[in-house]
Amino acid sequence: MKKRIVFLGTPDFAVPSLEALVAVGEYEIVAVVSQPDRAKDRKGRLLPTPVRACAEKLSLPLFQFERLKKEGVAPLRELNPDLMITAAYGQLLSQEILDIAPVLNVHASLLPAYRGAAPVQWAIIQGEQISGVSIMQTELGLDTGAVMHSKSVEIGESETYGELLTRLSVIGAEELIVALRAYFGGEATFVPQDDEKSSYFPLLNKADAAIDFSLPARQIFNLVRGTNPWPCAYALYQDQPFKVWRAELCEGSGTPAQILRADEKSGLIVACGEGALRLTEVQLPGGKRMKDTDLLRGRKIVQGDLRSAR
RNA sequence: CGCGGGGUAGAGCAGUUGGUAGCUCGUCGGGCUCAUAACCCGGAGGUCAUGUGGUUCAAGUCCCUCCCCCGCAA
Repeated sequence: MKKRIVFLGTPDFAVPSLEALVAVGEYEIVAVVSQPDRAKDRKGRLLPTPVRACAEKLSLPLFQFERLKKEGVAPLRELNPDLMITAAYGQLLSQEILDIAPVLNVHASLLPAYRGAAPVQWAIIQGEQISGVSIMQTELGLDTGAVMHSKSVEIGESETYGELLTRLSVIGAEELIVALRAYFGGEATFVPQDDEKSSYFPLLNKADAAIDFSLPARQIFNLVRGTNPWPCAYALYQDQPFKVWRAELCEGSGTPAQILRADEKSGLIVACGEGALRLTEVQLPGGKRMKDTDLLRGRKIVQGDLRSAR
């Protein structure tokens, strides 16, 4: 008899886990729960959540509760699952939900570090060199449950949030399967988190991505990586948002935001509080992302054009 | 019908109050040089996104149509 599993997830990060659960063929996915569609395209039309799209592709029963705590209790209980799995679902569970069946969570950090909704972004912004995924117990507290399995992953020198997240989503799926076999095999051991060593980071917002050139180049470099592809670090160019998709550390010094070089050979190099940064891939409002050297072919950038966004 | 910017040579941009297009880079040829992402000379390359559209003596430049891209907001 296959174990009955309810899967709760919403964004791209959760998709590989759902696909893996189906692919191994050892479990019966009795329901997929996703947040209601909220993302809109430029014309305001709703777009399906990635998990919803995946569930439909795999012909799995789908629920999109506005409030899981209220509407979800009865339907899920009725399914009589053996286990529920959350992966970046986006809503907190209530005790009523937790009582339906044991719940495991896939989290993109090495808990207890980086609890919260944006662990990957913040790990990069903070300059971490190691990240990972944790398979743990979902409980009322946010990412506080006992950990049963984890895997550490090295963060690449210039790896971006998007790139790392994609990697971790796949690794998370692999580790989830490993963890489930142990769990159903009765070999799982849950280790409580050491709250003393825990750290929590909130959801990233637009303001967090504002570049402050008075900070060390290294920090700005990490900010650029950690906010790519969203919300994308930005400075101001002639008082308009100036997105910086990619940058690299380089030699040089000067007063913050001073333009050290701006030619087609060297690229666009800006002085930071400490060291300098070359803004290798940028974007102006209304324009596409382009290399700094391409930008400089059509536009001149003089002292004062570029400023911190905060 | 959420607000707004843009679609002009391979790339990035200009094109003033409308008069059939320029700049930088790249590219091709030649020259100079021990040499060069250097420099000099010359050339190619655009039906100015779409419309057998409207206004006009005349439209890249004004109006309308339509497709696409992007910023903001969500």
